[in-house]
Amino acid sequence: MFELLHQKITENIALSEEEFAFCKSQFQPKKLKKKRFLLGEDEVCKHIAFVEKGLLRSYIIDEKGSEHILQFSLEGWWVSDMASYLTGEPAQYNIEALEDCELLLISKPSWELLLEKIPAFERYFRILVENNLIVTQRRLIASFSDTAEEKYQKLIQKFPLILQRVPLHMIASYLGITRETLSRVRSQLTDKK
Amino acid sequence: MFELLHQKITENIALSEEEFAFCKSQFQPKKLKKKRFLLGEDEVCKHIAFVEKGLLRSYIIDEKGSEHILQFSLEGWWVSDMASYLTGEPAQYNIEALEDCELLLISKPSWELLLEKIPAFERYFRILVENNLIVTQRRLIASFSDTAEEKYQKLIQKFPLILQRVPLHMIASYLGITRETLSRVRSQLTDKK
DNA sequence: AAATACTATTGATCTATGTCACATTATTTT
DNA sequence: AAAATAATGTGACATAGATCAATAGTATTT
Repeated sequence: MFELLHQKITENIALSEEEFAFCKSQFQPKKLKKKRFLLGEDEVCKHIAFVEKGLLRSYIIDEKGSEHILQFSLEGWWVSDMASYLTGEPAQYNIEALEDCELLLISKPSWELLLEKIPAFERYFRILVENNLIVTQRRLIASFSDTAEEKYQKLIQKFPLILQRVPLHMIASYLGITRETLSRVRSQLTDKK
Repeated sequence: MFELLHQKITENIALSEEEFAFCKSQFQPKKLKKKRFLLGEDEVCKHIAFVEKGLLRSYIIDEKGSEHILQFSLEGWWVSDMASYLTGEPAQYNIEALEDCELLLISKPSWELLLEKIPAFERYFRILVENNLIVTQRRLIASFSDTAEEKYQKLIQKFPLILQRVPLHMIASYLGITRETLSRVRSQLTDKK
């Protein structure tokens, strides 16, 4: 059950067998049913989770009461509220399973231990965060310069499968547009063909 | 001339005197005149820069030809095109001095050496990137849910000094609105008072 | 000192997207 | 299987902010 984790880690850093064995020992598996929450806002985020199976969304509810999806997390990705995890402050994000999930959780103490014993993990996480930063910066620019249609087209080009797994109104929320606008964009696109 | 660098690093990680001496030896000072570029798009980003003095902007020109400012970098901040620096691909960002700047550059080989000799730098950079990620995520959410006025108000609340140092049309670009809209927002605000 | 290039404001108009309301169809839950 | 709930689509209308255009003040450069 740790194959995917192993694969993802060794894409970025080299690990001996013993090291990975130790690494494994620091994680606790957790199943999370659809619609259940890994984290609710105002809780403190105590774990980072690796997604073995399933799909989750991280979202925020703004002052006006609207929901904004920050991220979908698929198999092989990590999910947590970094800010809360690091600072110990209450989380800003809600993290909800959109499908039945199998996760591997690592607590903060385990994480610290892991970093101490296998310093290469520092590097691995730096790379993860860097990649996330680059993606988020691109989304920010896109939010300024792309039309609703462009945002949608780019998304389905990159993650065509997401359409089969996530309801449209959540895709709209992820793109920063309303579900009505997305619905119109989609019907225009099918007309064009 | 390395006081600010020392201060910023030791806010996050502990360094012995020898370690910092080594660290210093890996940086090369560079002065950059106003309006000169630290990096032009399509160049490969060969250095990370620490801003000792001055102010720079990182911006992108999108397919439609409009400019979007991703970041202002002030004294005590780091600036580079991470994606290009890490992958060796051509940069997406232009980085331009908005004031005469004094920078400390570190090349990739020096950087690798530094990480190797002082592993705590791995941690330091992870923290920097994490903070940047958190800020960028907040801006993304704000771009979805804040009005032009709210975006402006939040900015001047956080960085009141920026108004004295950056022309308004660049602030507009940073906020993802047009200069005309910013101008109207500002005149409404002064009317209110 | 004149010329050129930035910078900011303000008005008129346009448009993409949001909002509200209702209808329809899937999907869960009991 | 029925009832309840969630998801999607579509029309009518409203609006924040963009675009276009003109003006004027301020710095730089020559």
